[in-house]
Amino acid sequence: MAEEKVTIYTIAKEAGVSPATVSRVLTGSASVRSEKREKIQELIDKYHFIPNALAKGLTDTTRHTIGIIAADVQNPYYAAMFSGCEKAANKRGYTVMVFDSQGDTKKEESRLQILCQHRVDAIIQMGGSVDDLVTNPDYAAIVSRITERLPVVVTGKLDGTSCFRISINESKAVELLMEHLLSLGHQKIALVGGRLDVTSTYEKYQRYIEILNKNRIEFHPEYIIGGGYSYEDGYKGIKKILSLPNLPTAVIAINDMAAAGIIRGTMESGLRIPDDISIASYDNTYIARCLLPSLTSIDYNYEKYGELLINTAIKAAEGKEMPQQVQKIEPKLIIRESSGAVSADA
Amino acid sequence: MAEEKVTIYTIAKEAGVSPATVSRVLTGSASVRSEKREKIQELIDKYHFIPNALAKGLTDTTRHTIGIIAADVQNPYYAAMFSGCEKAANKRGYTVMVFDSQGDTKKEESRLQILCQHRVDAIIQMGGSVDDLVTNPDYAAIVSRITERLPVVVTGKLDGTSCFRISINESKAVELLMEHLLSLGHQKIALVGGRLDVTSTYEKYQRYIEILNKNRIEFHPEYIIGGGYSYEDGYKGIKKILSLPNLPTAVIAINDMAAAGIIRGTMESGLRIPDDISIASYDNTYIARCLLPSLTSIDYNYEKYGELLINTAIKAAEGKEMPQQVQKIEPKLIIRESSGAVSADA
DNA sequence: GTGAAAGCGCTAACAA
DNA sequence: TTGTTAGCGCTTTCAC
Repeated sequence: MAEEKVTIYTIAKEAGVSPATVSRVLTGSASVRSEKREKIQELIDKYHFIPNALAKGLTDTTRHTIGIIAADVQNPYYAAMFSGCEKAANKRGYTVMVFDSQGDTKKEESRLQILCQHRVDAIIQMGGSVDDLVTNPDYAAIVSRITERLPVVVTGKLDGTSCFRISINESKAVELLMEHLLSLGHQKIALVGGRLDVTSTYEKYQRYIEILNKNRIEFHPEYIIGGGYSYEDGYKGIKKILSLPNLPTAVIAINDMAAAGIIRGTMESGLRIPDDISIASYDNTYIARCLLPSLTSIDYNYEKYGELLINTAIKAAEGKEMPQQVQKIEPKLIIRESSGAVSADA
Repeated sequence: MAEEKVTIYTIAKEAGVSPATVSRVLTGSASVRSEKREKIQELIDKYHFIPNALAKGLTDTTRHTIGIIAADVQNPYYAAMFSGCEKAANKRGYTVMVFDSQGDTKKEESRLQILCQHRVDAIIQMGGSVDDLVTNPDYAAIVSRITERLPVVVTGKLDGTSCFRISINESKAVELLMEHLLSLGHQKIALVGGRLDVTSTYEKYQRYIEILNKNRIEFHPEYIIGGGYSYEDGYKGIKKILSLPNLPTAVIAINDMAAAGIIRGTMESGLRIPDDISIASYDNTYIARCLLPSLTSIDYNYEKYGELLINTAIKAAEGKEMPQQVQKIEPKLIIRESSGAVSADA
């Protein structure tokens, strides 16, 4: 399994040059006489020499590595975001190191620690503690300490820290969905799923009420069913809705997964989508396309989102031009089958 | 942004001990008088000292890091597998480094290179070139060279290399699905999606034909519709099937995504599932649960799969006991709504 | 139990 | 263009 270790010294010796010269052809940092260069390259190939990134990172000031902490890689939302990050990073000659925190603050802390130990150039945190409406002060303190050394970019917020924040324009997302439904004649619009201690959900609820007010539409508190973000939460939520004496004509799900549960619950009750009731949701993960009826949903352009996260992290790390502290992703409405005009008899 | 760097020397000096002693409390490698230990710990906390993993990795023989190359992190199949790997690795005190190859062999090669540069203890490759029925000799050559230095574990195969192989017992998976459908009275069973140059798909086709033969059921070549692994592939495939004069009573999709497309195509034609036609698929990703009707599918226990991958990698890396070269994951049938007894008039 | 010193493999001045 | 020489920050013998 182990052939003797070959280092730049091995190569240097055999090529009759100094290790520095080998290093120079490796990094391309300075010009080397072509005969020597070729000779060295030849030996590198011969020995299948692979330079040690650790040793390199020890001397280099920059590792060209961005650390990422994702709340849940299995969630298509984060998976899409991460994918966008990786592509963008590679494009700029950076490598990403990802960790899954499973939405556990303790794990986030330990991942943060590991990333720092690895001396990444910047850290991006997608979801988890940064989603909290009320920032956990202990976590903020830990992150604050880190921001003294390297830039931290988050998808939510972390009050009291100097993180860079890139989040979705939630108000706009709600507007797009509400405008769409209102234009289809819906007035009785329910909200299913989500927790109020999550910033993005809180903002959605707020904006929903504002829009109702603006349009002089009566607010029915019973049309708001919280819960979580899963298929089951959607399913349970719609069951509650459907037991109401005065049914809404449209339902907005907190995400596509919940919408899937809502579709099932609706179908089970014999109602047709969108004829009897319209469904729409946020996130536009690929689930939205797969469902039957396919789902009207709000898209965020994950590719661009990832790119913005990475570019912000790199800019801040390289320190040439400081990126804006707060940036927003503009959502886009994708209309599919699940939403339609309110029926005459509704 | 930059406070002066604090290293073990900073700590050692202030504690009035040698750097070696600081290192000892850091690693717990040897005992240190408790007064000194406490004093050192105090300073570590005071300065928020974070040891440099690169420097550490330079001296240590083992980094306790496993590299992973995934063909597509956005695919719930790989996402679930990766998630299982990470959990298992953490449990054993290891860290994982993931890269997405986007199914591109060139990218796989470069990721392999990066992982080697980082001196990971082992590499796990999930999908991509290792899925090829006919191994790409160039890629095999590259991997062979790597296996001389560190263990490589793959989810498929790589002929001519000494990789550890952990794959799904595809024959068994086909058997489970076929037995299920046969027991429901189905004789006319179609296959939709997948490419024959992919080992797992090839094996599925083979076993399908064997089972038909064994049960003396006529083989209809027109019941096999290849293509790919996407929603669209499923949709197009079922359209072809439904244009046949003699319709099958059941369809097996190559995966859940394709099955989603199949469900749509079937519904569009006015056929009912499972009353008129049964649908089943492989992989049991969470899509299977979300669909309407929910999907009968083959599950692999991704948690265990990930664990086996990691444990094999670690065992091989630590070299204490060599793991088996080839290991299989046993599939399990999950029966849901999409499959039912063949109707009387079919 | 603890310190001195020698690396680990590479890069980056500084000379030449 | 090239070699020499210090490190980078940590671990690990080997003495004491």
